[in-house]
Amino acid sequence: MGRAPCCDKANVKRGPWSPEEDAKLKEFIDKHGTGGNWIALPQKAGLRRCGKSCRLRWLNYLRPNIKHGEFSDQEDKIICTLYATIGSRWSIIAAQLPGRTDNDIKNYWNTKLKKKFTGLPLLPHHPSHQQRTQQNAIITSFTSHAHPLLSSSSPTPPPSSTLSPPSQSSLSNSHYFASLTGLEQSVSYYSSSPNLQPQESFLGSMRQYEASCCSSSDGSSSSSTTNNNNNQICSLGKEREYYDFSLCGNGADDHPMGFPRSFCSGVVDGGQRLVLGSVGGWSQEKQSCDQTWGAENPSDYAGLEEIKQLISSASNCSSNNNSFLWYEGKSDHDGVVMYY
DNA sequence: AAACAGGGCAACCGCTCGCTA
DNA sequence: GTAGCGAGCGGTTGCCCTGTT
Repeated sequence: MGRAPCCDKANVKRGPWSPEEDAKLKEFIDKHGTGGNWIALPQKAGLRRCGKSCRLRWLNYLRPNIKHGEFSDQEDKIICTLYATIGSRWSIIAAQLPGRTDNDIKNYWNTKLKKKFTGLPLLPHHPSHQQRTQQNAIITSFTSHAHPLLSSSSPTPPPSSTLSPPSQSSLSNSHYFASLTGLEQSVSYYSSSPNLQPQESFLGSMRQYEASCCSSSDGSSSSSTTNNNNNQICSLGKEREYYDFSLCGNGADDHPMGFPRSFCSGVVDGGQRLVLGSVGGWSQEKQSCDQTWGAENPSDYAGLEEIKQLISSASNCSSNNNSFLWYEGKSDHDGVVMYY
């Protein structure tokens, strides 16, 4: 037996909203609010519309402070970063972009950004000095604001989640990391967490170019190696290895997209790794070799608040002159800057 | 000028989640 | 514990506009 419909579909109007309907809905909500009941609202407002339709119209179009039109570069970055990190969680992404709706962002991604990042030409084999300088500018700008979780004065502990984010105390052992690829390189980011789902639609073609590294679930140590294609493989891990960052190099195995700039940053501690990718575009690959997460709730997303904070720090970096936050070591190999 | 193709976007559909009785 | 309900979300559809042939 199916579920009862939320409204009488035969008696509700569908399709585009007329200015009169818009006015009615806006006027009603201005006067009475939504009343917490969208199903009943259209009747009260004198609209022959489904409650869900009213809700959508209000949220996506009539609500005050809705921003329409061009997305800024900053917004692009945030969208890309979050998409790479959490996937198509448009409502979460929208929450980081005041005035933008999830539907707007979803449409923008599907029509513009996805193409933008899948249609890039190959990039030069080696970055020039100037390009290297640009990379460093990117990494500095994106990370120049200390992650609040890492600050000893951080006033609020991370929220709980089913994925057991690190406790405040445990974060004292966290590592903040950031990696920037060479201009000729791309970043592949492998997630063993079901919460960070592979983006099937995004850059699916690049999978063949991804290095075949596999995180260990048993607490492998950090490492940095070079594979036989001279690609830099950066593997970061502690007790549980969730991500590897493989920097695909040049030559026959070059990734066709050749991201102009790729950057990732995040927090690593014993049980969690929160990752941000920036600007250039990413791919994600769910690993089949790690069973650790298999039994955990796939619908949960770990560390949303952390992501928000990361984004917040990234967005505010222009007004903050802090240098790159503390790090325990640094290496610079072949155009790769690795803080760990 | 007409036909066609493709892109952009608003709106719909169906599902999950969370609350409540 | 569970069934019913509404809210919210993400994927998809379909219409309209614009550019091309």
